[in-house]
Amino acid sequence: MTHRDFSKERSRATIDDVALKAGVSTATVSRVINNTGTVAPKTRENVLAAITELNYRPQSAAQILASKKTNTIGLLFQAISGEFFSPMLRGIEAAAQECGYNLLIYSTQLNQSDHSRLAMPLGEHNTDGVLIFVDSIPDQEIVRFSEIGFPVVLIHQSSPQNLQIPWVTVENKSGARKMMNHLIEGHNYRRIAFLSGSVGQEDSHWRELGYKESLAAHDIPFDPELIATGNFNRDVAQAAVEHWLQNGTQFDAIFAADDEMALGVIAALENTDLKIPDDIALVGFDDIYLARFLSPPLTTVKAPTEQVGREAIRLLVDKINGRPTESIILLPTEVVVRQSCGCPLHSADD
Amino acid sequence: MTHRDFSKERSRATIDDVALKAGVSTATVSRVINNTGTVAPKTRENVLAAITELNYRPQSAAQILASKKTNTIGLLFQAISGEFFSPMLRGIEAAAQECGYNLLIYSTQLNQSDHSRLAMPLGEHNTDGVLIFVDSIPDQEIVRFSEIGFPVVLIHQSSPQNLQIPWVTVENKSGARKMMNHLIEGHNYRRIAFLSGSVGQEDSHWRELGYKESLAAHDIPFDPELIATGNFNRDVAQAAVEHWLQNGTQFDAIFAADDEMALGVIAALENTDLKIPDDIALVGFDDIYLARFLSPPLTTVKAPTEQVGREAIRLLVDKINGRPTESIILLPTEVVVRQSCGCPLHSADD
DNA sequence: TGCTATGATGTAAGCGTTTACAGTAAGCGG
DNA sequence: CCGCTTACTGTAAACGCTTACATCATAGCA
Repeated sequence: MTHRDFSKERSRATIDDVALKAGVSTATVSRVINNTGTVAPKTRENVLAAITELNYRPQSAAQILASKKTNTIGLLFQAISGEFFSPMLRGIEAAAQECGYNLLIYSTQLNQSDHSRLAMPLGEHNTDGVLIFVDSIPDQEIVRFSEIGFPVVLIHQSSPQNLQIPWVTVENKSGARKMMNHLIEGHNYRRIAFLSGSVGQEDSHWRELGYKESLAAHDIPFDPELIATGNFNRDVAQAAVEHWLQNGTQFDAIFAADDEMALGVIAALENTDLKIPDDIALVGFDDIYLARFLSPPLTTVKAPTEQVGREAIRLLVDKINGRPTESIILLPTEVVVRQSCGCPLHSADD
Repeated sequence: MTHRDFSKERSRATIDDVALKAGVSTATVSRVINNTGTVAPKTRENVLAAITELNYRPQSAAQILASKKTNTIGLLFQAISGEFFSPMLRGIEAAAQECGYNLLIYSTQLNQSDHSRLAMPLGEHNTDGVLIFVDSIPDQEIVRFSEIGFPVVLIHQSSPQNLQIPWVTVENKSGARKMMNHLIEGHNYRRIAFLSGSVGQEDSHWRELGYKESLAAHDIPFDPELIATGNFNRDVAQAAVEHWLQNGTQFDAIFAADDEMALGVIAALENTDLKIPDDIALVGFDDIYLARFLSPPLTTVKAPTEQVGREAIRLLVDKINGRPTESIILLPTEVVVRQSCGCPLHSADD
């Protein structure tokens, strides 16, 4: 309500002001700022004093324009899907910072419409490289990045068109298989339903494959009735389970391809007399933060989500600096046994 | 492993290339890019064609340097604390995007050491304004921003030194009081323990005040024994509750000043015979995502966290554009009754 | 017909850095 | 004392845009 004055004051100090005050040339000021070249201790001191006194801070845009390095990494993702995204972002942010990069983030969910070239929010024009989370932009854009030799690392998604773009993800298949082994060998469940993620999604694909492989390894025939698509979505998963229940489909356990869907399973079962794990066992994938707080606590496959973020940054920074990089990083997953699978509270079983 | 070629290829197309190819001047190209000035339809078409053909994209740094607008908003925070931060960031990101701004994020947690001027990662040198989440940078830096007239909006924190910096938070006191009213009037609890957040933290302060006010309004004497500091931290809260239990402190209910601490309470009680809510009622504050999934589902004060983010951006954008802004925005909170307070499953009680 | 708005476009001066290159003084071996 | 290296510093040309200003038709109008 008060009247404000946004008159931008006297424009801010520039490198020239500092040079003038310190009695040196701008080149020297630049040298002390960037620790490049050589500058006499006494001179450096003067420059530093001038900088402090003028409260000078180099203008990023000018630095970028002159040096051709943005020192910024972009992160493209579809949406901040609460539970899964947090640890990932934490890893990315921390690693980027450690490597001396700024982090520009952009969600592609809202802005589907504008596919014009000029609209691409993150790219070679404002970053040194980008991290692309699965399904956030059309393959065509990824291809373009690749064509112009712009550093890119994919997360939870492989390179389209065999483009040699490095990517990082987790051991989906073996994780799923280990979980199935636990269910089958540890609990002797035979009819295990599988709630898959999105069709065409790689994580989903490999997890499903792990499910099937374990089935085969234990001579349990695969029953198509026992698999449904939950779209990595709680509500869809809930509906799928309710559908099974209506149909009278029988099963001992449900393996949700991610924890979010496990939540949907819980919701579906809440309206019935079926108890977890006594009537139906339930397991998930990811080990999101809330998994341990569910009741019963959710047995799930732990994915090192934060680590995925860190590794992705590491790869990207290597690429930016022209170093050779691994073409793929597969982070290990492990089964975290809690009680929703039917294990007793203090079981050390695995 | 393969040998890569990072030879940056031919440097990317510039506005001059586009101008040349379209047979116009760079000024005209700039006009069509920015939709400024007037340009004949036919000319625009040619320019657009040239842009597409050359796969041209304006270089942000050059635009910023020339126009003196970064079109970027900075977000400073201490840490990505899983549960609370997600919805907030979602609101901020979405609103920033809607307003046409990029979002640069920076966590101050890691980088405590370097307080030199040049180190400040986000500021007038690379953004048009910043959002500062509570406790992320020293007051002195906030003061500096204010002194140079740089647009800032504070989140969950009021302006230091009465600096007239706009801020946005939620109705902490009335939320806490409403919750207390529910506990006292709805359940007739009299001995209600309070787990406060960090000392000196404003949210914590107001919530505690709401607690006390409600006590007073109901003629219940305030018992210092019934208040402990949980530091907005799960483990600290757990320890505090365990301490109470050891001491033989008696209470009907525990009001945790945030849901995270409520988790600690649950953990502390898990090792005892005390059941929630039969032996001890439990309520929290924030309504984080997992609150409803706890067992029993957590009764809590819902804070419109995502909305806080949106409003903060709105304010900041207004400031950036020199418009007058509210000096404070207090978003309403409401009690979400679930079962941890002792209410039956389908109670419509409030 | 001559004058003046008006629309369309071009010219060129910045914007604030970095950095290749040049220059200077001091130190040192012969 | 000479020439050569070394340490330090300055000069000035980019970097790729935006934009104030100038220019030039063209059309409307009296």
